Amino acid sequence: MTKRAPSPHEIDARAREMLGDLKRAGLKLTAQREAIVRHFASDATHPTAQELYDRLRPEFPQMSFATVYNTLDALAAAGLSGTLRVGQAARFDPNTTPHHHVVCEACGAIGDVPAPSLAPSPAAVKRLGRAAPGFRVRAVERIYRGSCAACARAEREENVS
Amino acid sequence: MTKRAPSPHEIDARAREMLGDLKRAGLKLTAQREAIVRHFASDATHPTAQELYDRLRPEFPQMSFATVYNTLDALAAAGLSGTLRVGQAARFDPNTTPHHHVVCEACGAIGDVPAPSLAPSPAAVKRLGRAAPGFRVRAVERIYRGSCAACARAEREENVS
DNA sequence: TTGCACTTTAGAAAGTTTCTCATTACGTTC
DNA sequence: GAACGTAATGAGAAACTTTCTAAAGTGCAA
Repeated sequence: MTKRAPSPHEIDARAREMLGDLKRAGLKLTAQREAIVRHFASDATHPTAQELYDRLRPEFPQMSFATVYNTLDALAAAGLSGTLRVGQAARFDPNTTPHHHVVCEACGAIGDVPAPSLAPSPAAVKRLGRAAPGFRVRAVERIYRGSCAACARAEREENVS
Repeated sequence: MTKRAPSPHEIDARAREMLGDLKRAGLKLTAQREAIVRHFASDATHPTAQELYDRLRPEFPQMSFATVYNTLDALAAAGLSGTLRVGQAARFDPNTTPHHHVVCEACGAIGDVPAPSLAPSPAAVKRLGRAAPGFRVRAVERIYRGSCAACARAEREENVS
């Protein structure tokens, strides 16, 4: 949830890893892709395509919107990026470790919640067996909805007055 | 998951309930709202606004798209409808009992999975305390991703050949 | 029955995502 | 190191989803 700015070294490490994986997947390394990955790789804010595009504009004023989508699609196809839908626009997530999300319904902030695994629990499998017979579960995605620390504090103060 | 057609009696019962609640919430009963509720109240397919609009067109050829959104917003404000985001378009859900969803990643079908409660488990609260300190959880939403019975069968047969 | 406030309609507009196609350029091959 | 084939980019159009506006219509309380 906290938007701690990763050190340049961290950015480079994850970005380099992603670029290597992209190349290994048979994709070409272009300047645009490198820039997108550099901005996206360690971004924990779950940016939209628009937000990434805006951030890249100063560096690549002539870049097309389609290139942002193309690259994010390529990253997703290579398993290097996930998609999160909690509003009109899709949000992209470079975190490929198992995790869930917290969503603040007041300010819209999104955070990661590490999880040991996305596999369904035995209890969930049992319920699924009844509710959707024959369904084969691959992963369970959880969204914790509520109020982030700052908004929860604001709500408490509002209730006091 | 199965799209069992509810009997006319079931449709009327839930629709009547919804319309009564709408009126109780201080909203006016119009012919359009009645038609939308009649089509939506017992629909377990999680339709998009477009799908509802298409279904209503034969009956109300002059109805506006905005009316569908207005009515669904009104239902949501009255707590009679929920929203589900698993693709570009929002999907609407008349089921107001605690439940999660299964989503078939092959065909896109969506189903309900009844749950005793949407409150977070103690284990989840503990993890959240570490990952997002101060976050106040209101509800946990789960999406079970995988393959529905029909698509899972098709995948098995494909693997055999 | 009247009148007010809420609804509806039609279309424009805003926002998101995909597509087309001509041009560019990565990366392999020679 | 040059040439080539293929993949990627750019620009804009287009498709799709959702919201907004203004004028006309209508439910319902008084």
